[in-house]
Amino acid sequence: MRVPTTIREVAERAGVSVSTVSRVLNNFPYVSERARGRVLEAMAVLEYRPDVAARSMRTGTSRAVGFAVSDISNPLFSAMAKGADAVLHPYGYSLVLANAGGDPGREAELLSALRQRRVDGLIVAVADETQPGLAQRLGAFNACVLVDREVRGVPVDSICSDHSAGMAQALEHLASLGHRRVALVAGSQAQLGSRARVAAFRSELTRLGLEPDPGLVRTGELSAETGAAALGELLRLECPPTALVAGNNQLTVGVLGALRARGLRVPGGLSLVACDDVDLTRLHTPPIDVIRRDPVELGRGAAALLLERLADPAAPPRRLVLPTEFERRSSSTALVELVAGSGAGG
Amino acid sequence: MRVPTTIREVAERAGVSVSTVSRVLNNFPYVSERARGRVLEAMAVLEYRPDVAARSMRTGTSRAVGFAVSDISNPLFSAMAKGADAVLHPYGYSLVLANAGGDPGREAELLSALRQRRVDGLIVAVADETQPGLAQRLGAFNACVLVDREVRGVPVDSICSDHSAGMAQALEHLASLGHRRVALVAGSQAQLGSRARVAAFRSELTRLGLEPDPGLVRTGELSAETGAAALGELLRLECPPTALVAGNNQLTVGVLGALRARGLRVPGGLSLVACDDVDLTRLHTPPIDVIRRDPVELGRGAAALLLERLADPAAPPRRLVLPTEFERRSSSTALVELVAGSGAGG
DNA sequence: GTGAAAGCGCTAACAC
DNA sequence: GTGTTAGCGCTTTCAC
Repeated sequence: MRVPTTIREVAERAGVSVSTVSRVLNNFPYVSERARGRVLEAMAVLEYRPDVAARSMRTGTSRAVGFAVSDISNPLFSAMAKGADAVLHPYGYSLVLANAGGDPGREAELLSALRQRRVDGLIVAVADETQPGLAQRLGAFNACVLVDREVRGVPVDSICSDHSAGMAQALEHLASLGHRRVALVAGSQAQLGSRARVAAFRSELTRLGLEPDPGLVRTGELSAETGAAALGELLRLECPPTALVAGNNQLTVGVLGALRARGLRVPGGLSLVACDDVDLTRLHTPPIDVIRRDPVELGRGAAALLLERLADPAAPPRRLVLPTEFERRSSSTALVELVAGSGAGG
Repeated sequence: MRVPTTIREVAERAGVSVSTVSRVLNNFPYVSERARGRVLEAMAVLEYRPDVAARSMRTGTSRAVGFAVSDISNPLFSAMAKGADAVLHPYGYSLVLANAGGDPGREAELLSALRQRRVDGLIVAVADETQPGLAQRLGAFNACVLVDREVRGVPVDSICSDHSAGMAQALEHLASLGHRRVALVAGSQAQLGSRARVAAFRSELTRLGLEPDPGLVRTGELSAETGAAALGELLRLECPPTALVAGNNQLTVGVLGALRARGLRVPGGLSLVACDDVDLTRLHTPPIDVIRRDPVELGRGAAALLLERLADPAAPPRRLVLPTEFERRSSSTALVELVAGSGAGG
């Protein structure tokens, strides 16, 4: 039990050479049924499992895939990990976690460590797409899939969400309720996901004939603190927004906390749309309107791209785009007409 | 870049033998400062990183730790992963994910795969403590730490929460509000965590002089469905409970969903205490009373135990117990006196 | 203080 | 069809 069985022991027990065992192991043709039978039996009896390290050293392959994100406890990333694992495990691949904590320096170190482990591939949501040397660092992997990120100068596969579709639906909804001053809190502009949301927000407002006010778009780290701070700033504005789109689940947490701290409620004090659906948004009172996507599917797709890349290293880079959609619930409401008030003043 | 540097190349560049390089690499004494300097320089220039597979084959150690749970997307487990990784990474260990999906068969297979990978240790929350052969399977690892689980017949380290402390405070609170019929929904009794909550619930009720009604304790899979179903059954009881303790975050999700579906609210329709604090419980309207613990700390502790075990394989098994505490919020309320109502009937 | 050489478990030529 | 053998990159005796 303690001592793992080796291929040599299997060979001896089966009365064949190690190469024959290896051939059976790797499903090579040209092995007699008789030999194959004896080998399989010996493997079963000895509960033989080939040593991954030895195999890895010989073949240069490890059947391991790096999974590098800023925070595995973020429900988006943990759901992705689950999806990726579900796809990769049947092929014998294991996920090796790399939690960078949003620090590009630490991320670089983690990627280096993953390479040292000779992982066969990498699924990664880089912290900062503009880090110098990043393209080279990613290119050093046999296979690499970016999730909701974009890095120039390196031909890697990627998967992302069509943020514009859901954002368009959300803003149409808010506009139809009479909202003219809509704000957005989003994450770092060094990440495609956040950038796409900001871009979609701006272009869609324009399309709707609503002049986007630069002061109503706040960006920062993807954290509850950023969300809370942004809400505070927005409410202190001379002409505050009547609706807000929170561009990430952590930002939503911060916004909701800050609203509560001010005794404000949704949608009375402010109409709110969150990005990414979680238990919190679904079970909130009232339930919060969301721009949804399937995070598990994002992980599955990333894994699928990775498998294809491993199967055909020479294929041109692919980009998968998964849908987002707006789901109306009860956190946005028709704007109370203020015209009466201003009329009284005139 | 493509081709990883080998120890041989470093040796050649430094003008020494591979053994000297290896000695420098492993911080052996008896290396001249001159040689050490030349080696370190060569390593820096070549960006040398020792090959993990080769090292693993030679030493039998992989600097990898298996992390096996039923669902990495469960916030408890993902927070644990984060904590464990934070402790292990500085020591050069990587976490290898194993997502068993709550299926003992799949779990057994995953553990076998981890062993094949020669992971140095295992952090695991087994799905079913009563699985035959489990003790042997766990014992096959050099180091193994159980989290909120207990397996007889194998001397492994473990870390768990003191569920009784938080439960006692919660029930005292409910009793002080006048609740006499308190229910519990908990998870599988084949897991220490759930079992401890049930046991604490029963003994504490008894201590408070409240006869525990067996019909008010429901157990099942740790899922939202279980929570929802249990709530339905409890409300259909001839004499339904006035308060409920939900023994896990998924169960809480199910309970809240089912309450909403029935048009019931907390604490009006039912007083509620949740186990494990998440965004949902904190930001719910009203905020939900919880029995809290620090899930990141649970992961950190597990990792610390693992490191100690790796450092001293012969040490006696240790058991760490982390605190839980009740935090009162607004989801439980004084029981409306029904005496008046029954009096009217008399 | 340093080098030569064996070998960890496996795969892949290459011979038969 | 099957066996023999040479390493993959590293650590670790054992000489010197």
